[in-house]
Amino acid sequence: MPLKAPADFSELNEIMKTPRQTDSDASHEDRAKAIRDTLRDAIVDRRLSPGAKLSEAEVGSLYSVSRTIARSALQMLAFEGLVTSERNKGAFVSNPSPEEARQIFTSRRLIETGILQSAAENMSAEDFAAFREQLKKEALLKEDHGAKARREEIKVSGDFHLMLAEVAGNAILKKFMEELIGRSSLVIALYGKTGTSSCGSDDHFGILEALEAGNLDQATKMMLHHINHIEADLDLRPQSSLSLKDALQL
Amino acid sequence: MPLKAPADFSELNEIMKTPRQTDSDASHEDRAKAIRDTLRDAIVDRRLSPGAKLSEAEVGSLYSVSRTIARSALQMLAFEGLVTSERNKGAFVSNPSPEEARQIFTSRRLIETGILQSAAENMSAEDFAAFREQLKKEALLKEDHGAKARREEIKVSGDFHLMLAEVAGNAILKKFMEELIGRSSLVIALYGKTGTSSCGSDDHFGILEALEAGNLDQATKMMLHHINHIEADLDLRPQSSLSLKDALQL
DNA sequence: ACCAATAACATTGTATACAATAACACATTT
DNA sequence: AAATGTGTTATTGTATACAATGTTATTGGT
Repeated sequence: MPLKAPADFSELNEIMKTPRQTDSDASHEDRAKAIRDTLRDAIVDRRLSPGAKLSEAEVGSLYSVSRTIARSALQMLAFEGLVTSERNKGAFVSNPSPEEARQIFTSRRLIETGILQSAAENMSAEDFAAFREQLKKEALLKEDHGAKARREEIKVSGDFHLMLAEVAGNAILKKFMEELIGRSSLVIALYGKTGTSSCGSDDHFGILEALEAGNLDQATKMMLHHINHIEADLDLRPQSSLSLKDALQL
Repeated sequence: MPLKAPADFSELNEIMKTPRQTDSDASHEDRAKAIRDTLRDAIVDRRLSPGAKLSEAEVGSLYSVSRTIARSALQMLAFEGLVTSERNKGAFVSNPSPEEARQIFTSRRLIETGILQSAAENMSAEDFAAFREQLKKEALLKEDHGAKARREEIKVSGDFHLMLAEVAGNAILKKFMEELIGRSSLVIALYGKTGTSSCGSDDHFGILEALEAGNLDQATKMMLHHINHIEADLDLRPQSSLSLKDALQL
């Protein structure tokens, strides 16, 4: 069903079927941002597969806005690396190379180490409570084996890392992390080997525990191990079927 | 000719006086990007001071493009943090807070450490030669005490850090560094205390030397010291004259 | 003279029209 | 039949028109 049809019925139409978030009040603040957010969710959830074309007219008509707005939303996603736009050709969901995937995780190892350090200094009791709450959510999704739950799982497990960035209190690093998490999700969706969660909540739990015990070194070690684990779960060999897939992307 | 200014003579017009780069061939590739680049240079050079208004119509008329293009260029700069745009108000050259400045340097300490590590692994003989060339350029600018040279100096000393990012071979970290360098230049222009160069090429030379000697630890130590030195040269106390300046920004 | 309400203006937000480019199909030629 | 050229169509690039919003000036009242 989510398979993209050949001629006229684009994969993009599928996302209309998903419930749209608060459309009434928040949207008028910046409609392009709202559209960007929905599209990003769709990309990260793999409802839009890499290589899928995002035509300005189609995006616009799906959200009942002009091409101007759609174009703006696509431009934002291009800045984040989730969308690749080619002049006079259009915008496509990015199809990151294995090399790019490795760079993403290298960057994460570096930045998340720093974030962890700052976060450790700032974590309050309420923060720890919020994290425990979050881990519960992860655990629930892990038990559910539905396809929808799996997609949610990727996003929610990213939230753990984003929460750390939030607590760290550095807006710039947080912004970097948001980009990295988005791209990671795309890469995981692309190259993920196992069906099992690539971002074990066990790892998250261990990191949290180490933080709570005040053992930053241990937390850092576990974080690095965790990221390595995610990366190791990818199949980054020179893809074969992908080039084929790319050929019929349009 | 492209001047449309009737009443007030905005600061923005000044940038027309600076020679525009290759307009004939590269520009048609993406005009918005070309405009973004010139504006970024102007901001980083402090030819456009923080708080200055960048009206879409004015930018457009200065470059003889429609507001559509001007708007796109401004949006890009907003993503980089050099411009702050407020809905229904317009775009302004960012006026980063002292707290934001600290976060920028914290981020740099983290990311440049990682970049240095990767760069050390990749540095070739040609790379070292290129760096030495670059340091010569820095030294020349240091001797020249003109106002123009000082502005160039900020940009060129940033190039050293960007070259390291380039050699490191991680496109994502490089992109992050580009943003950080741009924001640093803005912050330095804003809060710089001394008239003397805030980014001593002596520091750069030391780092290069340590790299050439294969002493990564030493290079890292010097890099951190270097960044600390830049930050220490700022006056990040709660600004007083700035709020006044902000008041008459428009 | 001061304040409030309102009108005039300027600027941004959005939609749409037109131009430029690329993709495709078909026809013509060899 | 293959290849190349041409015309058609679809999509993006850009400019502009109009709507919505914010700002400022003016006018009326106290």
